[in-house]
Amino acid sequence: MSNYIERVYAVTRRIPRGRVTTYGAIADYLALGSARMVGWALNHSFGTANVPAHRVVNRKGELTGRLHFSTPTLMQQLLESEGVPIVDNRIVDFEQRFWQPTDIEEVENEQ
DNA sequence: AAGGTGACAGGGT
DNA sequence: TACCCTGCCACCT
Repeated sequence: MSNYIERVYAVTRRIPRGRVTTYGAIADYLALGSARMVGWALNHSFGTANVPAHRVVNRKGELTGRLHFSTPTLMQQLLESEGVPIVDNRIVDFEQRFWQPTDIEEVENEQ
């Protein structure tokens, strides 16, 4: 497994429950690759590691990765179970839910 | 080996 | 607001 993929996973695992970030924000934080590569890396996360990939959306707050989950609605269900409301595949109040990798949380969140 | 394909993003219209 | 175009870069034909 490439080091790049591991680093994407590491950042994704730090996203707190109930918060989300974007492909571009992760790419910027790592200062490596592009947003497309982050999506590519997360695509390989399925069944590979304990990565809350459902907390990563595109810059508009849309659940563009939903079709890569085991069911088309799983990504939305996981987010809603964390208290993140979604309408039309889009996160409500996305700006408020947005989390930047540079915002270091005191409490580490598993999964 | 060259071209197509993405879980994308930013700027222009 | 929403669509379109371009840059992006590793992988797969």
